[in-house]
Formats: sequence, C-alpha cells, structure tokens
Amino acid sequence: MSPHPVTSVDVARATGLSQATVSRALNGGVVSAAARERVLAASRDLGYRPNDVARGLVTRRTGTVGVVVSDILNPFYPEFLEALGAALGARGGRMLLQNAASGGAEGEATAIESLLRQRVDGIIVTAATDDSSAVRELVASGFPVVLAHRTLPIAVDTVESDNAGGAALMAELLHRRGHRTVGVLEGDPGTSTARQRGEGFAARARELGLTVQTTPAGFAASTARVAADAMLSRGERPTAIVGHNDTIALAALNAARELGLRVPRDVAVAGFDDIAAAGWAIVGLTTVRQPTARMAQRAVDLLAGRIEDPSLPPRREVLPVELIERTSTGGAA
Amino acid sequence: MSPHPVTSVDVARATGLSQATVSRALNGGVVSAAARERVLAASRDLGYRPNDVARGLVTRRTGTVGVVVSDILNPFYPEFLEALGAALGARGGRMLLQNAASGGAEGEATAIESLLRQRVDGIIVTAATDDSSAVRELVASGFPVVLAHRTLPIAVDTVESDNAGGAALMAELLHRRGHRTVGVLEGDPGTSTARQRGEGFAARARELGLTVQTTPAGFAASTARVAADAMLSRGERPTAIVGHNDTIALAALNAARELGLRVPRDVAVAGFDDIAAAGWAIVGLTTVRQPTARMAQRAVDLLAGRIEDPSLPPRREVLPVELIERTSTGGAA
DNA sequence: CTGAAAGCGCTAACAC
DNA sequence: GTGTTAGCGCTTTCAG
Repeated sequence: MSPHPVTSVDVARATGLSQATVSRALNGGVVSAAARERVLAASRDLGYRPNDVARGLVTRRTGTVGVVVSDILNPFYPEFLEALGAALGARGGRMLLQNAASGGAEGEATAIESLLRQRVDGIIVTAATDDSSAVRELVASGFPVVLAHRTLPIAVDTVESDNAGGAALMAELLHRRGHRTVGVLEGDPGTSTARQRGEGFAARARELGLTVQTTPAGFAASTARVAADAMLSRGERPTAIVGHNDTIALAALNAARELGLRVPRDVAVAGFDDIAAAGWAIVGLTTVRQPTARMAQRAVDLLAGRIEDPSLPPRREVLPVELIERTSTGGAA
Repeated sequence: MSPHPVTSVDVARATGLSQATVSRALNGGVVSAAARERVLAASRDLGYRPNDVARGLVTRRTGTVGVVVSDILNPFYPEFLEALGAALGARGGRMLLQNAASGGAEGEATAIESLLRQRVDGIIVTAATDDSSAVRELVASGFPVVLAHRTLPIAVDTVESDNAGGAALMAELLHRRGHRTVGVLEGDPGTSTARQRGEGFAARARELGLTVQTTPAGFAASTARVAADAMLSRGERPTAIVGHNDTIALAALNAARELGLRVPRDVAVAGFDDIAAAGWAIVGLTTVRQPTARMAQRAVDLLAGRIEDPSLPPRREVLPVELIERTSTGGAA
C-alpha cells in the first residue's frame, strides 16, 4: 500500500483527457480553460503530486542546487545558509546540503561527486581550498559553479567580501587605539580568506609601523583555542590579537578569560565575519562585518545566470565590508 | 556542449557489452570478473557518472531524506545537522534541507510538499508544532516520518530527550543553590519541548516549594531578549532565571549585562540544550545537555527502519539528559 | 487545442 | 553470465 501512487495518468483517466494534456494544464501549456479546470479539480481530488524525479529525468533540470560548506558548526555558515535558502526558495529552488567537514577523508570530492550524480542544476561552494582539485575539475568541466566566501585563482564565478580592505581597516583601528604589537591567529592556510585577511592586515600594518606576530590557528574552535593559549602565554604577549574569523577570536576571548586576562585592558581582541555571537552584550567582539545575506543572494543570482547561459564570462564580485567596533578593543562602553 | 552526457549506454558501447550488464557490473550484480573489469575501466575512461535521477525513477528510491528544521540560526540545529549528515552519509544517504522559518507563510507545509515532490525516501522533522497540520497529514498518509527533538501526540516514530526530567534536575539545582523565586522564560507555546520543560520544572518546583514566575519568550533570540528585559526590570525580580533553551538563556545573560546586573550574584541564569556557546569560558551557562549527536543518529536509524518496514509499530525514544552546572548559577569558579 | 508516440537513463524481470 | 525487453512518470515533438 504505497502512500502516493497517483500519477498524471490517473488524473488523465479521471478527466477523460490525455496524459499529455494533463501535463500541459499543470505546467501552463496551451489548453482550454475548461480542460485546465477539470485537471486542477481532479488533481486535487486524487491528491496528485507531480513526480519531480520523472520530470527531472526528461527536462534535465532538477530545480535543486548543491551547496558545499566546510564546517556547519561555524555560525557563519548557518547564517549564510539561512539567506541562501530564502534566495533559492524565492526562485523555486531547493538545496541539497553537503557538509564537507563531516564527509570524512576527502569530503569535498565525495560531496561534489554525490551532488553530480543527483544531477543538481548547479553547485555553490563555500569550502574552496587551494588544493581543492575536485572543485577545479568541476569548474573546468563547464558545470555551473559559483564560489562564495572563498575563492580560487581560476576562471569561475565568485562572490567574496573585501577581506583585504577589512583587514586594513582593522589594522588602522588597532593602531589608532594605541597598539604597536599585534598577534594574528591565522585561519586555515590555503584558503583565500585567510590569505586576503592576512596580507591585507600585514600590508597596512607595515605602513603604520605595527609589529605583527602571526601564528597558524585554523578556523575551527578547537585548534584556535590551542593557538590562542600559546600566544597569550608568551613572555612578550601582544597587546592585541586578531583572529581570522570570529570563531578564532572567540577562542582567544575564552583563552584570555581562563588565563585571568582582562579584555580589552590586558589584551584587545578582534575578528572577522560578525556572527551573531559577536554582537552579544557579554561578548562585544570588534569585527569586520561581512554582508552575509547579500553574499548568499548574489551567489544564487550568479548561479542562476550561469545555468541559464553557460557561455557567460566568469564574473567576480567583491562585496564591501564594515568594521564594527565593540568593547573587545575598548571602543565602546 | 553539455558537460556530461555520458550514459551507461555509452559505456556499453565502449565495452561491447549490453547496457544491462553495465548496470549489473556497477551495482554488484552477477557478472563475470572480466566483464566487471572492463566496465569499470571504461567508466573511468569515459568519465561516466551514474544518473541517480533515472535510477530513482525506476527504483522508487532516491537515497535522499528530507530534513525540516524550524530555525537554522539556533545553534542547536547546526549541531544536530552536523551529526545527521554524518549518520546519513554513513548509510550512503543525502540530505535535502528545508528551513521552515525562511519558508515564508506556512513554511512547514510548503517544505513538506516540496520534499514529497522530490520523492525523498523519508522525512525527519524537527520543527513540529501542535498546529502542524501538514505533519499530521504526512504521518497519517503512511509516509516514513520521524519526529526529532520535538514530538506530537500522534502515532509516529519519535526521538526526543528527557526534557521533563532535565527540567526537574534544574529545579533541584536552583533550590539547592538557595533560590526560592525563579523566573521561567518559556519557549514557543505549542511545542512539546516548551511544554515538557515547563511542566517538568513546575512539578518539581512545586514539591520543593519554589515560587515560579513564567513569561512567554519564544525560542528566538529577538523575542527572548524582550521578555528577558521585562523580567529583569521588574520590582520583585526573581533570583534565578531559566530559559527554555540556551538561546533564551543567552538573551537573559545579555539583558542582565546591559542592565548592569551581575551573574550569578544578582541573578542566576540557566538554559537547555548545551549548545557550544554555553560552554565558552566567557559564558559559562548552566544548562541541561541534550545528547544531540545521539538524537540525530537515532533519528536516522528509526527512519531507515521505517522505510524498510513501514508496518512497524510507532516507536518513541526518550534519551537521557545531563545537567551541566557552570558559572551562571554559581556552581563553578 | 488535444492526442499519440517517442523517449529521458536506468533497473529488473525474463529468456537464452 | 549476458542480452532483450519492459517500463518508472513525465515532457515534448508531431499530427491532426
């Protein structure tokens, strides 16, 4: 007793029309008003639910886009996905989510392979890394892809934010607040975000005469915590620490707290992204805000355009960021 | 120039075998080792990628399960999804994610409808509400469904945690810490979680002689914040506040901070779920830990069982919780 | 405007 | 073991 074996043939039978006409009626094809009426009524009565799988087989369009994220536990991604889902929904699209982190070994490649077998219409990748050979191959194959949040030095549609610019603003802020030695907890090497934030900061810091100490921390909370502990326990501890994302900065905040250091008095802390927690009163993390929702919206727009016309030249969008100063750098009360 | 028009027919042609044999070779059917060898080689050379859509049409199995969440911005859900993705991945399954919150009007019904058209093999709902008519109908139709985190008073597979028990533990803890008047910021009415946590707490509180003040707060940060502000600004402010989830408790923590109240000295705060932020040193939120990963794992197991044998009687699992005391109730340093 | 017919790419009997 | 033959449920010519 299968729950829903009702097909368009059943509807056709019920209306006395042909199956083809039922299809047309349901998809806005050319049919008499009377016929459409009958089809709609019968569909409702029978509880007919179009089979998108069959539809996808013949149209070669599934209405589904694959989304690859690197670490859904980083609050930045849920915020991105929230906006992405809304943007996609507005276009009648669905989202097949793949969390590369939990994908095991080389999750990314597996994730992409799986999405392709499912015949998604396109893929949005937020997990790109320099050694993402799977992503490179995917792009090279001509399949509709857009890179969001992170980019790669290849010809592909991209939306990212002005990480270097934001980092420069951050350097200026810290300098203005009197810091002369700042520690940088760097994100995963091989990611464009870490590179842009690192270089953008270093460049402006150099101009300002800041001394910069860098340490690899990784974008995840666990690895970041270790790096933060080490940096804060050093003899010549920097007076300010900037993490390459808010998760890292938060780890630094926690490390400082447990080491008995006061923020910002003993050490100032700042991050990137402006996830919700950064704005909490009990956190007050100074950070470079990324226009997350707009980024998601643009990613969907770019992908839609690409799917419609695969011959489009690759587009690269860089969204403006905004420095949000909060208590962790002594900016506000 | 479509990127990947390679079909099993192409592979058949390349090997000189029949298309059916190619299919068998790829799916572990009965074929000679030699044939399998040739098929595998040719598939690799041609870049053949099985079309899961076509496969799904004939097998009536898509290998995809739909997941409906109520609010992906609540960190509990990403944590749940992370585990869900892993559990699903281990079984070779995929996840079609639908965020009911961003689904607009009656997002839930739309979400479910969309999933059904996609012919997912089953659906995991974490967004169930008393007036989720769509969910009730879905269950009534016999379609494989499992409710996780929240439940409904109907015959359906369910995994939830011992919310009432956890709430009782919480009442005991607060009583033990000397509180006699506690405020409860309640989650969305019509959700089993809010009801169980509310009733479990009230029952034990009554036995202990605690005075309980309740106020609707809603599970979202924004609404919770308003309720927390109101409760903390009252004349006879309670000495302890418990939120029906960590997001609410966090809102209370932030409200307290902005009102100049010290936690736990002026007011103790506690929540439910034990999201990652609760454990941060700068937060230290006492909370009832939910076995999120296990819940996800069980949800997948139950769904798999249900899909395999729809005639199974409905099962209901209640997972044990654990009270984690941290600084927000004065328990630790 | 509507029906008949041909597949989309694959699995699953059914013969050989 | 392997090939042949039917479809899965739908869209889309092509006639009429």
